[in-house]
Amino acid sequence: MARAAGVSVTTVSRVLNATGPVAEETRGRVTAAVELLDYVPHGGARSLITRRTETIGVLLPDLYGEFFSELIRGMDQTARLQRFHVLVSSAHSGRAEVEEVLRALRGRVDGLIVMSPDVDVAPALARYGETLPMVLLDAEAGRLDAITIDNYGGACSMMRHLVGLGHRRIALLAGPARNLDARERARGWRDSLGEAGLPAPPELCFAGDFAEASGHEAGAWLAALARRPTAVFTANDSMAVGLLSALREIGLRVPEDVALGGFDDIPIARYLSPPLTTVRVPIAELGSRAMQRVLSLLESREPAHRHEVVPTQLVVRASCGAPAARTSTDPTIGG
Amino acid sequence: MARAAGVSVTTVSRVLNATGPVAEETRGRVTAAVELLDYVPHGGARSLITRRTETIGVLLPDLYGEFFSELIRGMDQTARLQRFHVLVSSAHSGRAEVEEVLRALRGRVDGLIVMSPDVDVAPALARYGETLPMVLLDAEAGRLDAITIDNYGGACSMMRHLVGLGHRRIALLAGPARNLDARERARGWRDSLGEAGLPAPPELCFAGDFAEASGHEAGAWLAALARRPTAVFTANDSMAVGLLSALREIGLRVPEDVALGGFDDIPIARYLSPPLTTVRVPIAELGSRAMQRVLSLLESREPAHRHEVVPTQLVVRASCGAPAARTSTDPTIGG
DNA sequence: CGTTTCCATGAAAACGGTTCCACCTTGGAC
DNA sequence: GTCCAAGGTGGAACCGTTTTCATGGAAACG
Repeated sequence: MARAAGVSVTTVSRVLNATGPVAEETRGRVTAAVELLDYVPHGGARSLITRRTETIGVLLPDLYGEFFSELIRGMDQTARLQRFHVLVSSAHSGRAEVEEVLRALRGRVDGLIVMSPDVDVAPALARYGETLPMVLLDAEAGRLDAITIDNYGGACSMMRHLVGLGHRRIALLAGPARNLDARERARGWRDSLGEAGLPAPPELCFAGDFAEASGHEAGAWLAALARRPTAVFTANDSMAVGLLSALREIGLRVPEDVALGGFDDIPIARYLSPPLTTVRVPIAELGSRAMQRVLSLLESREPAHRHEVVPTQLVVRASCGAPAARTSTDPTIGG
Repeated sequence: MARAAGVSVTTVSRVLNATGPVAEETRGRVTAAVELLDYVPHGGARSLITRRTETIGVLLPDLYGEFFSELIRGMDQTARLQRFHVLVSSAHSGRAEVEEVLRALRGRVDGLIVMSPDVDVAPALARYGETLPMVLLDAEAGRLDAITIDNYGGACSMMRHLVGLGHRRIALLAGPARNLDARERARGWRDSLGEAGLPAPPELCFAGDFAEASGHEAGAWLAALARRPTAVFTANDSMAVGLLSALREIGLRVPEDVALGGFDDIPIARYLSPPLTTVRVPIAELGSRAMQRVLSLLESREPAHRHEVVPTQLVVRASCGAPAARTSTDPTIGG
């Protein structure tokens, strides 16, 4: 740029990066020229020599709902603190597509956060982890670094809550079969029933897909059951929303006729009628931790392949008929 | 890389970019080497000479809710078709922060999409538009390119609907005062009342902030009004969710005691009880169009400073007491 | 006053691609 | 048998930074 600022490029670099000594007067001239010419250094040229792009790539499954906003927000916030940027890429159905995007991303990011709950994809990721710092989100990690929601634990605590309230026949509105989160939550349902000495027959399980519509469909299924369950554990809140609306149409009351427990604690959960008892997942924190993780991987190059589990928390509201909520907004969580 | 592939860098470049002629046999050798070495070209080096990063920066306000997932999804999808990447950056409260991020982004993106509904920020953007292709989203554009939701039109159609149903006293649950979307929707409310020969007194307007909680607060406000309105136009669906829950607690029925109209048509709107009459905003399309726009700006360098308006659509459900919905999922929209 | 140290600065190499240009080969036209 | 065109390939310049090394001058030290 401003070699027209009367100095060498070396000096400009020194001023801009605050490396090496520069005379006060020189610095003044440079910053003035920068301001005047509205100069911004060329990121590509810089990363060419530095071998860093200061960018983290984020691969997400088809993004919808409040979940991903939250997640990206958490990531972006912590990335920014270290002056890193976030390159997002979404909608990866199959393994082939994931690999394609991964290729395109390499060479322009310093690290990768990959969320790919589809159990088929996970194995394909292993080889990329060797060449590029990478953190998996909610995926079977193998030898890679990973951060996972405590799906199993959360499901168990919800089930304990339901069983504790006297429910003996608890249905599961499950998520996609190939989704790891869904599987773990289902496992929690099954194991908890077993522990309580209760059966977990397949006819008490409805295969949803995490979207509201499938929750709505589950309403008809529930109504048609020979022996109706007294409670339903819904593998995520979105489906609970759909189910709730279906139950109302059918004329079943919640929680009097059927108790309902969700998962995720999306913001609207507390505003449903009745307010939804659910399992809170600290989504933004999940994103933030993943980002921290990949950034620290960048520094240390330690291939720690550590699995971190983010805890969940049961949030009791009215939809299960537990001792009533004190306030409408949020009974159990103080802050 | 594979100068060890037995060819020159020139040839490798030609193979990878499909420029210039290459013998079939040579191409084979190169691709084999690429595969073997798992080679990916260095994006920085490429962009250094090409003057293109194949990346579009996206600046968003603090992101939460389903809206931004949808928006980013639309952007990412169309960007991918042209092999472009998306660099997101969120949470820009003030003008200073926006400028800071803008600086950091320049030099590493080919174009910019900026969503900044805060009316204070818009003027500061003008100077950046000259140096970098830029499209504004829901902002006062001045001489810049912009794509806007038809907030005013949507609000008017909702108001016409309410007036047509016989409502004469229609309150507004407004959004943030400095938010352009909120302003336009409020303007639609005011003008529509005027057209119908009805008053729009300030006491019929509650200042919310687009979040669920403020909708909930509005419930108490509504109940305390001396002469209660027969309908409420809520400036977005999230606040409608909060208000709906508050009304239920208070014991007011929707739509019998109060009719409710929202804005956005977020996915859960149809699953509320009653299903929410609202104004549909094609969010993903908004993102997609913005991306198309900035990409075409890249090609043509025509500073078209054109303002594009994305139309909205009234979706009639049960919350206003209009002639009943036929199905629970979506009465008026076919697809 | 000579020597050493340190500060301030610039010259030049390096980073890894793309692209212009030149070169060589081959096949067809005359 | 020449000449020319076109296909296939490599050499080298260039893009804009960072970084190492060298240099000149001033200050500190003996």
